[in-house]
Amino acid sequence: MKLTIYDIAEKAGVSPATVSRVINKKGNVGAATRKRVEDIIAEENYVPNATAQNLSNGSSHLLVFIVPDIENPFFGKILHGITERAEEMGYSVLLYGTDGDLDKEHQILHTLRTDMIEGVFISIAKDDDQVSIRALERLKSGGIPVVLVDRDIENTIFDGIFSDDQQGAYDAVQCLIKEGHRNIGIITGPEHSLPSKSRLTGYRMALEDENIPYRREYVVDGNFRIEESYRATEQLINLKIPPSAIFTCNNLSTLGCLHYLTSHGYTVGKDISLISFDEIPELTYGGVRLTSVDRPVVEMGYEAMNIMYRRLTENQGTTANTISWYDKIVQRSFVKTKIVLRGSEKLNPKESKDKKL
Amino acid sequence: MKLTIYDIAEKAGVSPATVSRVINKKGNVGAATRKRVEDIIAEENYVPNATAQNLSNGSSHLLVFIVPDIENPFFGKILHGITERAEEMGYSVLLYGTDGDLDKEHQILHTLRTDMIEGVFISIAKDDDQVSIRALERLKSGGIPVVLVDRDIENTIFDGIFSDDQQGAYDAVQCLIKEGHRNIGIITGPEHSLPSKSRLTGYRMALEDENIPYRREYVVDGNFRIEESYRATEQLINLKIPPSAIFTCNNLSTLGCLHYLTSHGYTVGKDISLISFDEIPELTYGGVRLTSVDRPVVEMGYEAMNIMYRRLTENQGTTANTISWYDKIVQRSFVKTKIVLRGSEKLNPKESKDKKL
DNA sequence: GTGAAAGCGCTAACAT
DNA sequence: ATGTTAGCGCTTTCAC
Repeated sequence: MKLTIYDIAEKAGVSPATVSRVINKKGNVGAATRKRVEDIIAEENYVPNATAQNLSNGSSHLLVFIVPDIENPFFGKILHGITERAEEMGYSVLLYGTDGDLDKEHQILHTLRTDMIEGVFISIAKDDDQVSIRALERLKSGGIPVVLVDRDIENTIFDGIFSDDQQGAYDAVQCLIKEGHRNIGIITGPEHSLPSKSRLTGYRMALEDENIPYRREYVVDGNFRIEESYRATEQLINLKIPPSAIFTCNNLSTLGCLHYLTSHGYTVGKDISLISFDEIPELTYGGVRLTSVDRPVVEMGYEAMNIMYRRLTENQGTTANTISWYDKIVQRSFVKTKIVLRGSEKLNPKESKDKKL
Repeated sequence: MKLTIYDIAEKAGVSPATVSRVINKKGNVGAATRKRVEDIIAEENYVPNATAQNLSNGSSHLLVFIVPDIENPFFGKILHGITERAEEMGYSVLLYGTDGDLDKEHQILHTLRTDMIEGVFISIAKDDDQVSIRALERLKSGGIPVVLVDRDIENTIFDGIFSDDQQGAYDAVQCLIKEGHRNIGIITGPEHSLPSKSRLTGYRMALEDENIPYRREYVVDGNFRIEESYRATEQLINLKIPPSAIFTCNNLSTLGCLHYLTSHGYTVGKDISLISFDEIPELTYGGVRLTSVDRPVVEMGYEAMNIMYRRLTENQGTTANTISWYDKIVQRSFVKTKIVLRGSEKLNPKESKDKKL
């Protein structure tokens, strides 16, 4: 049923070796022979068996992306970037979701079919989980490039693509301060997430630079989740002196926060100010104008694949057990953030009475 | 460097076959031997080469999902459902994005490494594209199960998971009629998308059942895209007699429509009514309360994988060239839709003056 | 320019 | 219970 290289060879009256040569455009084949073989391949609709090719030349062009939250549009964009570029370069990407669950992450990392996989992208669940880190190090030293996506690991030298979280947060909070806010709340992400930590640092720096005291009660954990950020907001609002502005550390925190605010009669940009880290385009389309820290997310995906590709190809000339790239300089890229003003950083602007929206 | 089954066999003083037996827990192995081999495997940290396994037993446990719009949260949810269930069943899924581009779809379908792939999920770009359909038929008759996801093909018998689009649309439009609307606009999806067609049919049926004339000018194409739906809305609003209510056929149409409305001073549920096919949770969190046709999207992903799994396993006992399941009954599942009322189906409700939101 | 044959790492008859 | 061996489909020296 399934055609093999032998069938083609027979029909073309040549040896399998020759067929292989024309398929891979390697080695010398007479023009006439080549044509004949190509014709047969075309008319028989023959496609070489990739598994056999992989086994024979030890490469699969398979990559994997381990992602904590498949449904989060942020990762949808990253994924878009990675797969698009990967397809261009002849690679395919396998997707695994951990749902942010460490056990699941360990499980996936452990059962990874490392022999048929050439590289790993990962947005780790926890920035200091030794089991996962150890697993990644094992991959890396086994010659499988690892590219961290968005979520960095402290004191490590893995390649990766990140964004300038601290600066983004700094800009956002500074913007709020410029608007006259002194009591600024922040809804943070998981304690063990480097992006979350950096954003908190940005918040502190901005306060510090303006000589505004850092107040512990204005910092609440939303764990990068909607439900918990709803609670966090509730907590902030119920303080003796509630903040007049809130900075939310990711898109889901923003939604949770907004949910609390709108369902309790607060109008953002009027009764309370809000700046979101990461854009939520749906809100903008829906007329909810939120000032946000924007970053080129799809491009982060592209860059992740670029880094991966360099790693994958820089080995070329070396012998199998000389892991040349391992010692080379680490490839870590950072994208810049940019604040997009839409009015939610203000408080009770006069326009809110006059204009229809 | 890389260990093989021979290395393990040697260290354990047995034959490779025995090692293979303990790895696969097949055949008889003495308890003592088994233990010895297992220990060696553990201490050497040996992992069998999956490619070689695949080549040898002709199975890879690799599935692929071909999706038109990776960034659309709808597909994010489907993907979540598929991968989660797939992981449970020991399968991995490769993701390919077509961006709705037919050429890209053909390309992907053509270069699919069918020998290392066991099944294909696809949300086709166009419901009557012969090239793609032919390719899918070839896969199916080649023994590779094909499961259509959300987007059906007319006059075909591919397996698939869909939703009750017509009924969902019918309910939505009926709801608008109940609210007193007579002039109802609809923003449709691509002409060659079965879900889009069915939703349009639902719209027509609802009008018909209430003896409201179908008026061509109230039907505009938004192509399931934001920008085009923005234009479509503009077109509706600029009619001599603009509709008092709009039904949008998917999440992106809704966003485009909403964008036009909010940026032109219309308040939904007050100045104009709107019902959306598919939920947009972000809006709800943001206080934009939109009545929508809801459906269990993640569950559609689960069900897609369930169907796939049945196909994959029902072959078990048959010989290679007896494609038994090909003739078996087709597996097509439909999920029910449910309308969620939030007020946007109304017009100028008195509450809009009194309540803060 | 082309063919023969030895692997790639594993599995599964078939022997013993 | 365990070993021998012939593939799985392709690539690639090494001859001719």
